[in-house]
Amino acid sequence: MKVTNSGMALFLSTYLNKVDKKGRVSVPAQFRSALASENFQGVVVFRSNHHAALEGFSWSFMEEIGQRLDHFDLFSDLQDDLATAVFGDSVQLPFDGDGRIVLPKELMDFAQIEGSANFVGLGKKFQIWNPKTFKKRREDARTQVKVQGLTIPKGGA
Amino acid sequence: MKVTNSGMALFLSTYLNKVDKKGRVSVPAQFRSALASENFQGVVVFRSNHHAALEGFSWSFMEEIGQRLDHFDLFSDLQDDLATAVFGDSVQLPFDGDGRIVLPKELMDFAQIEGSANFVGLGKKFQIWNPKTFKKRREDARTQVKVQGLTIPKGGA
DNA sequence: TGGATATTTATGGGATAGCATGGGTTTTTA
DNA sequence: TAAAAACCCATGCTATCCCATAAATATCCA
Repeated sequence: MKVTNSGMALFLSTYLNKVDKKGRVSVPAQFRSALASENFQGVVVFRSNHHAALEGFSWSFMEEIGQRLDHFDLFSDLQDDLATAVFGDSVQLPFDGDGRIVLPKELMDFAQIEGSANFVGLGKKFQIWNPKTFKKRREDARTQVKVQGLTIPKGGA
Repeated sequence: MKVTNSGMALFLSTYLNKVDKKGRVSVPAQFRSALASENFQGVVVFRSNHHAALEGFSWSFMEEIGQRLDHFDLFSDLQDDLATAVFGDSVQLPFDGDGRIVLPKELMDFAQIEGSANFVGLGKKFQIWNPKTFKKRREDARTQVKVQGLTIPKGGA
């Protein structure tokens, strides 16, 4: 049955794909179809500030972040730091004909990715992990949510 | 008679359906017709935090959760934990032409589902259980309600 | 009203198309 | 001109589609 999503891209689920010796990885088909309506057919990737992992965005969400940053003083240290960490460090990775991207070597080293990688949907963004590292990370997140009783705030309405 | 519902999906009753060796299960027709007005014809499923069972939602409810998460700082630990545990752990399961979904193996293992499964309507969401496990769960829930009902003090306030 | 006929569901199996993956070939660029 | 990047094709696997059957439900008409 046909799947057509309206609204902005929403990344869901966790996928495990192989990384070949050229550094190529298939972006999960579900992620790609979430990006179908984008102008730029590909993703934007940069280093996570919190984990040994990579952050992935759509181009248009990147633009949205830019607008959020505009709310800071243009020449403030904070704006500068954020912009440097996010924009200065990010790469634009187009899909090849088969829906793959090529991960730059520096980024693979940073995230300790070698033969395979986990694509983790986090709503508007996603992350790319070394599978072994992510296993721990996932357990942490689950216990955090469970133990701390974190809940999603009730909506208005 | 065919029943068409306006407004949000409401899931009621308990159904017992078979799971074939491909992992396919029919979603109860009543549940499907509650989802008739959805853009995405299918459900979103993830692991329950409290039971050995699966939680099911409509896609639009998932989008609602996404919007609530937007209220957090994009790179905060809280946002990260919640998104990892909620979005990273969920799967989008479209109906096939006959109203079935395919349960991923990991989720079946988690909920110990094998040859058949209970679909339990809980209002805005539903759950999928191993029938044997659910039998106990239902008895527990009933006695809880009964005991608590007996011990809740009269009046007050 | 009751019984016969049509629809909707649930379920199983086989056919098919899409996806992930690997290798090779051309094109770019350093 | 060598190395790397983009492009193209081949393959196996699995998810998706399509059809067949049976049971349950609804509909129709005498």
